[in-house]
Amino acid sequence: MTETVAAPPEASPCSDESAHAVSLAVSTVIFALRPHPTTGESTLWLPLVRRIRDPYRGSWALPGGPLEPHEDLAASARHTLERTAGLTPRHLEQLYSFGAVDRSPGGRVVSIVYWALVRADEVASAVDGENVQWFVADEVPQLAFDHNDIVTYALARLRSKITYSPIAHAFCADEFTLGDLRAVHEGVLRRRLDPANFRRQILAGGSVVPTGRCVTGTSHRPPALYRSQHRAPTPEEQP
Amino acid sequence: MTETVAAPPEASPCSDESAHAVSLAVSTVIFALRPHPTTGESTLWLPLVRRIRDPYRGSWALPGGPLEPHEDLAASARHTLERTAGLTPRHLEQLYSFGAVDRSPGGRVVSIVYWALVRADEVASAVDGENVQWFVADEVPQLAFDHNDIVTYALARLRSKITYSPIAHAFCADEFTLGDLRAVHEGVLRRRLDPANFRRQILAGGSVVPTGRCVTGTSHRPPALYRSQHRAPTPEEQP
DNA sequence: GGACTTCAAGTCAGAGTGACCCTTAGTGGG
DNA sequence: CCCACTAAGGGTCACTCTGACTTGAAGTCC
Repeated sequence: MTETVAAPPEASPCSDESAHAVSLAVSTVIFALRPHPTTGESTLWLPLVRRIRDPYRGSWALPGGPLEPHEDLAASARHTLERTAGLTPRHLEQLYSFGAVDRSPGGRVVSIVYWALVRADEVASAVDGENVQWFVADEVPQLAFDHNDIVTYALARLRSKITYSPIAHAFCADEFTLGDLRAVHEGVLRRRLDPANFRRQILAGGSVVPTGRCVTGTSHRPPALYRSQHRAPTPEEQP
Repeated sequence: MTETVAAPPEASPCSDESAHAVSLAVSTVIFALRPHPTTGESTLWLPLVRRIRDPYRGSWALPGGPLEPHEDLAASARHTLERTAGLTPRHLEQLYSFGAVDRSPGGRVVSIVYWALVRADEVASAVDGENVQWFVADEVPQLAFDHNDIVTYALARLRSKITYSPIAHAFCADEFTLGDLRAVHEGVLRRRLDPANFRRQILAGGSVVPTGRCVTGTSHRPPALYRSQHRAPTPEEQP
């Protein structure tokens, strides 16, 4: 059962014994863009679930669950997303695995964490109830386990990756203007971007293709519509 | 035991049941620099262990073992390194977690994989025996499980990260010349680098500090010695 | 002493970026 | 109907970074 066994002495204990002690969970940090409740500016939100059992009963925590034997890691994250937000992710990526011995009082738990991007308008409001609630990503309360660290790490990864990878498209509709895309970047990075420079960079990157159509009735000059260019990501962009 | 439980119905099965089915292993891709057997140029090597049981009995595989309940993930990787190469890593970092359902015939195994950098001259030759053998990283044979994919991924990560992070220092002694450091980069990237440009970039990066001393008896102009500058890594450099 | 090697420092053209300006094309108000 | 306003779209300019290249410095070896 042990997958890889080094030659030396104690290298091959019966892994069935230890399997009892370490359990495996898959959690997911789900990001969506919505207006900030006070400033109104587009900001990152994420859903949290209230724990209904010890430890940390009553605390908010990242959605997730134990890994089922029949499902892949990403599939598990996808199922969590389905339960929590009622939709399928536009972007799903493994973040990191957290396995400190003392991270879960009462039992050894290793969490493989994914992060996902979803479109806010697709979120089924039905799931937003007593035990599932959306929070501004930078203003989450005290969470169970080491989940605050995980959220911080996921935020850093997202903000880093959006600068060199076209993941922002995941927040946009099929067709979008460069203004839409820039609003996504600004919401994620919490910083205004120069429209002209942003345009230049995006067009040079080749991740978008013009559809030839424009948006009409915009109270100003009609912006051109673009579509995401589905190209194979370069190895450097992986992470 | 389930760490995070979403509200809905089937979200909380007894995790003790599933704990039997999924076992957790930690494997490590260990890199060292040594001369290539034919070309003589400095190249990446890694140790593999021969499997002594099914599945894949007799095949070469990444060193690793089951996660012990009392040890952290990185500690487990460190122990593997100790067993396999007989030393402590200069650099150790989590690579990725692999958990496809069918990746291990005969039982569901999730592998959390780390990668490490060690100095070749520190490797105890004692461990290089019947069941542990070093291979040129780009010329590994057919491996057990999905370990070829893992090696490829680890190589890509190392080659990508060395360009923006001072991890190359891990391959160097406490004091080193810029020529030494450049040789490390060239060995990893399998490409000649312009000495002058390399010098300029490294010095601009601020990751090294001059010791004031020089190497003597070098058959040419004596190069200055530098020391690694231990600075806190920026968040961008983390993943 | 001259050939040879690497270290060290500088030059130069091209690409990319941030800051800024200006024109364009629409809406809406007086 | 004209003008203010807004955002799109296009361009300039200075600065930085990079790759390619040149030159001088400081040793050893023959």
